Amino acid sequence: MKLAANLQEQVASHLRRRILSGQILPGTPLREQNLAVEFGISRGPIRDALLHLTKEGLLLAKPNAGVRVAAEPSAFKRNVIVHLRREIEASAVTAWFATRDPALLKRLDDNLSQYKDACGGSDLGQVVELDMDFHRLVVETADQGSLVDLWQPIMLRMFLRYSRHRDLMESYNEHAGIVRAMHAGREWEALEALKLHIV
Amino acid sequence: MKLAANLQEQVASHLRRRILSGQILPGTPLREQNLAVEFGISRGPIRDALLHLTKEGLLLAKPNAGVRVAAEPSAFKRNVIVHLRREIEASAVTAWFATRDPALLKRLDDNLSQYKDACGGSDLGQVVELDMDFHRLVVETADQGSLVDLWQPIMLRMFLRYSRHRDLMESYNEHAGIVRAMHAGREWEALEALKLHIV
DNA sequence: CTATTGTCTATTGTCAACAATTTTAACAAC
DNA sequence: GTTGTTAAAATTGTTGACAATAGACAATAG
Repeated sequence: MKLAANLQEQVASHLRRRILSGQILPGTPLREQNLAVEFGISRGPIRDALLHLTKEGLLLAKPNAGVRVAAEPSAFKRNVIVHLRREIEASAVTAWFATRDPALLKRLDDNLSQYKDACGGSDLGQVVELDMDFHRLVVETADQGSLVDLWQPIMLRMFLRYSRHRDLMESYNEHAGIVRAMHAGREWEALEALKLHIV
Repeated sequence: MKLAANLQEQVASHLRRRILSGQILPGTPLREQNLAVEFGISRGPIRDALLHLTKEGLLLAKPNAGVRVAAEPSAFKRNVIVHLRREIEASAVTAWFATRDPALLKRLDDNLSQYKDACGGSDLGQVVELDMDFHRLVVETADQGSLVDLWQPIMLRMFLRYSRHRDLMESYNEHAGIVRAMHAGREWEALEALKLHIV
């Protein structure tokens, strides 16, 4: 895990992980004062972090009434999200095949081995993080990473229901399949595997 | 224009409009203290507003070094954005055709007449706002408006280069064409007009 | 002359107190 | 019982002061 310089980022990262791993369930209200004493800091950075997470779609804010963890997206919304993620990540993969920079392959291989271990372990937060890292690595490669800020809130909304409906080893195998196709230079196969992986 | 209850929203709306209408150019730094005296309030709400706009993609933040107006998206990124907007708005239009709720048509007609006037006038901020409102109305209709928060940052990034390359009356005619197809109940035509309008 | 180090200033980051608002609960009226 | 009213409590919104940091520039060593 990376150390953020400012408290705001530290708080945001911490809460993000707890939400995505299902430790804080949708609908749960988050109170600024509670979090302030929990983290041992003042309400200022807490507010910033909550605003951050709200804009990322993980929290829902009501003026003068605080925030709560956002509900999972509806089936309709989730369907749109799936298409958006496919569009973004497919664009990134296509862009990579134009250069085939091996640096990405190395990073993906590293991620894969860590991911495999994590899927066997019990730390769901770790699994979620590595899963997101995998996709982020791909997206970061294209166009100097300009797609990341577009991609992140979409990804996060989808991961709100990560815990459920998920066979971890199956997910690992799909990641591995994508990387294998990239190693072999088979663009169509990589894109198809990616598309099938994002559901 | 709508009155927001809290200062944070007022500041965000005001800055958003000025950025989108080209009154503040990409790369311009925004200083918290300057804005605080300009708006006659303290730095707190200013910070919140800047964080808001940063997450919306209009500003770029560097830790301990403040924010500046984001650059226009690269050609690559813009191309992705176009596809994302098409995906979202087309989903909304398709959903509308399942119900054909006339309330939306009324609101679009209202918007159209205002938009026509604005395109003739000289207030570019007004034009931008009505253009965004048109598309927001469409998106809001689907799935209880759940797509709006997904759609907004994508839309805003695209509108960063609104001022340029834009024939206003042409844009109005395209809006009108979409609405006309919806009135007539011709789904395919509406979707096609929408797709051609988003470039 | 170049690179490094130190200092200064502008700016963001953090804090604790106060004001405004919303929620709650208790209670009265129907 | 249900509904409406009101006061209290909990919570967010706002503020001004202070601390930490980055960027610019000058001083110094090699």
